[in-house]
Amino acid sequence: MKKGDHLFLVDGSGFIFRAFHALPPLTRKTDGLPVGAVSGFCNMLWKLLTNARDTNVGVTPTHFAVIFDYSSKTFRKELYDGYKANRSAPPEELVPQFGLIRQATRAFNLPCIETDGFEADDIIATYARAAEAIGADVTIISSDKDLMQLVTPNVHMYDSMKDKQIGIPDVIEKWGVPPEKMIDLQALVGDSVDNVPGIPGIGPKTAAQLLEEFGDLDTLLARAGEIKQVKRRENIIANADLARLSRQLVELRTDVPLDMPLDALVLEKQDGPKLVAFLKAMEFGTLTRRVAEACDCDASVIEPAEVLVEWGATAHGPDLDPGVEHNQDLSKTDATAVAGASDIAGGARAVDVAAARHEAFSTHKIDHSGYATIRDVETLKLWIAAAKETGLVGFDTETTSLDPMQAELVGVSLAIQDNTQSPNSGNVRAAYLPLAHKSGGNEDLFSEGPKLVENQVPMAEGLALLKELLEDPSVLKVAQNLKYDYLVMKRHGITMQSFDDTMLISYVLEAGAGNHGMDALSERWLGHTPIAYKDVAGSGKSAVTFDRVDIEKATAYAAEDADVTLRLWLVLKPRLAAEGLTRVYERLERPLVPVLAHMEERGITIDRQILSRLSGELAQKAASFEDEIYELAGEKFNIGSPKQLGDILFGKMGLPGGSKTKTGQWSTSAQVLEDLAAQGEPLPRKIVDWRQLTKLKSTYTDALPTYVHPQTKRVHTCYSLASTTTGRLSSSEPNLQNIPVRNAEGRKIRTAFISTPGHKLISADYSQIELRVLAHVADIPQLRQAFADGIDIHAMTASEMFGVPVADMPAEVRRRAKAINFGIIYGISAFGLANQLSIERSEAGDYIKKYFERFPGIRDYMESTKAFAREHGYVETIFGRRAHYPEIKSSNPSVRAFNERAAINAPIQGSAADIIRRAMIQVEPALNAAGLGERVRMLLQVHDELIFEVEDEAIEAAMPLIVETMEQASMPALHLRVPLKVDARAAANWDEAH
DNA sequence: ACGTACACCTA
DNA sequence: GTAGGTGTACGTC
Repeated sequence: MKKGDHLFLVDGSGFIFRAFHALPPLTRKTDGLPVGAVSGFCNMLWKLLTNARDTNVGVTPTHFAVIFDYSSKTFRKELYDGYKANRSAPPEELVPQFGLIRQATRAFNLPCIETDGFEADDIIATYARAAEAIGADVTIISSDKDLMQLVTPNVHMYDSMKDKQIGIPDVIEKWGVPPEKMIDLQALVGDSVDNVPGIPGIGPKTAAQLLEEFGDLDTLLARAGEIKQVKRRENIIANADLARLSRQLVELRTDVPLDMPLDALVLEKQDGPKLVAFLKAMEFGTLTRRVAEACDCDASVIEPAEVLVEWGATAHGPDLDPGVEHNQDLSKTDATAVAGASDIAGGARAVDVAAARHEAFSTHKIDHSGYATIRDVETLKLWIAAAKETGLVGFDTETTSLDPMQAELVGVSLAIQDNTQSPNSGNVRAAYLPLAHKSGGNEDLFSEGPKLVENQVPMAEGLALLKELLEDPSVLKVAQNLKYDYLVMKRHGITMQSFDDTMLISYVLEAGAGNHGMDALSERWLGHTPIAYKDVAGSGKSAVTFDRVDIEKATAYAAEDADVTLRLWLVLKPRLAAEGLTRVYERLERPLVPVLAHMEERGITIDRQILSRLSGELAQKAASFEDEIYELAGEKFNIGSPKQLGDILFGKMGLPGGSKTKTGQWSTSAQVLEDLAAQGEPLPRKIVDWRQLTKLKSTYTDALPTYVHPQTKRVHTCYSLASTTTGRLSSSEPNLQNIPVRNAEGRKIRTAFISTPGHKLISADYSQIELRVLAHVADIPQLRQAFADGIDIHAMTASEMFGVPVADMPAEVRRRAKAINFGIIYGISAFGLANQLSIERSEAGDYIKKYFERFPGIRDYMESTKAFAREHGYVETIFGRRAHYPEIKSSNPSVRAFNERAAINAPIQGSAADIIRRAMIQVEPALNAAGLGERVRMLLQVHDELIFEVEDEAIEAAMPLIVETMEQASMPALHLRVPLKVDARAAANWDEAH
């Protein structure tokens, strides 16, 4: 070896452990032999040998060696008995790979070096210093901090996983001290993994600060009395010996007797056939091909090498585990299941699996230090191949926004179950693929702005590879709140196929019993608290978007999300079958994800001019009310403050008839104000009117335009599938399910919801769907008959109760009957009905009594529903969806009564929700079948109403098809005892269409 | 900056 | 009496 030569030293043992975590689990196809680390090792060697110049190493090696640990009985063990005592046995899949990697090294024609009594690090140190002394350069292929003490201007390290060279500045950046002080730093800090004691309570930051101040460890220990902080001073003085011992442990020896002199490490020519034979034996298809091509030999005529596999003393093949087979069957069924597949297993077995999974996963500790960062295309391909092999992958996206219509993709994470062990072992491997992390750049006029961080897979290439995975119907993608990721990926050109959503699974299992966010599910089922988003991206003023998060931090957070999601799936999915809820999930939940995603993506046009004109009008009217109100009150005050208003009305003005809210404040509700107005008081009426105007202005005319998307110019609401107890959807940002309709002033807002030119809006709504459901479930003859005959249902009720003929029903009588009908659906109480109708509670009680006499089936239904809820803790819709009421047995009578009313309402409201869900799922295929798919677009859902945007020429064909689909939506699953009726209308805006 | 109470919009 | 979401005020940190 001479000056100018370049020696590469690979830390073989370190690589094995690192690769094990950083790379996806990989097994040899023919026998399930775990070979993930071997594969990573071979790929890395091949890259360094053929193409080092194009990596961040930047030079070509002249000398090369791979160094291994020989045994654990090193001089350090003699020095300190506890050394590495914390090390547990290596994972089972790793055991055979130690031998294989040594064989791989020989196949690459590289020296394989190990010396009894010394660790790989000491051998590396000895070679590095020897080579440096001659004037050669050295690159140590490792990212282990224990080796950082060796870094000099001539000795670099190289992290092959991150393709990152580590030099003096990198060490300083990471640890706060230059390489030559690393020994002292480690001596102070210690190492829990190797059981190097260090000084307790001293971490890297403190150690760096102390070394900065005192120069080195000896000076520090000698002058420890000068340390200002009392605790720290005493601590260091008391533990000075521990620090000295630690230094001996961490300082690498550079005097190891070398079996092979430096010159023997000269890089030899590759033996093509020998290497190909080994790679073939490992069944590394891609690398075999690549090597064969480079060495110009024909792989097909080369026999696979004889490879020695040492499983270790207690190891056995994965197929010996009796639990494996049927559980793998289970996930395989799911993995290959396309939408609509049947139950995964029969009751008893699913129950057992569910219990076993929960047991395993709630005790399995999640360790996020082992997550990988995918830095290059090759590694990404390995992960994708592993996902395809397993057929199951946890998936999560990281983006710049919570709004999926605005979000830009920053990275994705993948989690793969380790199928080399039992599926119930709780073993999952996860990685984060950063795609668009940025650094630097205050985005002002003068700086260049943010730059893409280096060592990321280019976005286009990453998306192309992910597309293969996400659109592959044979790989089940598991996400939490899938609709979000589905939309983000769709906006990046990928339409996901084959998926499950852990949030929806949880919702089907436990609607009403806790929320279904990932953090809550993780706590509940895995006993694990995931990293909080705000700990990664900050919060409030100091919050940054995810693309500005440091990639290492991002990896821990993002990979954990995919990991937790996959674990949750493994725990929750079998519970669906165990509880008999698979059909609810597969028919009513999962298929709605793409339907809603498409609706959100389409959005709806609003006419900003109309809203701004309305806003101006409202502002003027409100202002004139304000003048009058101040006049009447005799002073200016904040009309919007119920507290101030209450003081004015009931304090200053001393008006009678005030009531208090539950917090003891004066109530200023519309009801109270109306009562005061009825007594001839002029002020309350004006308050009510003012409130109406300002409500319309602030909530609608002012707020809606702020939701117009900058690119699409439309408003994209977000539907939540899992936030109600009953199965209804909810809408937010903006909520388009509460746009005013009940009075003329408010209805004007609906005129601002318009169709695009050449199109109309069709509004199709179910008529009386909840009463029809009630007639079906409670099987009430009069109700069924009335619906069958198309009779006015409230008039019929009034007629039955009050003996008035339907023909000339007085409006007031019908109004009362209508209120009773609604009351029934809401789990009627005399108190509530009395409030609604402004009558005495006793009178309301009489009505209810009368109603039950006329419709005894309703009372029976209510009683049996309550009994069912008390017994099971939940109630069911006609399609088997469950709504849970854990407090139904509360000893607090009002809590109990509330839960009873909710439990009575839930099957009715929930069944109606199920029906419209079915309609939404069926309508797109129906339109497609009629050739209308491109011309009709479903935009909104408002509980019993669907809004479509339709080409003018398609309206005639589309309208009856939509009506038919909605009216038949329960079929063929369920034949209702009453017909469903849908009214539909087309117009240029929502007000006229409704 | 964040959480709660109140009031009010929808089905 | 059921099921939701949002804006304002006002409290806490």
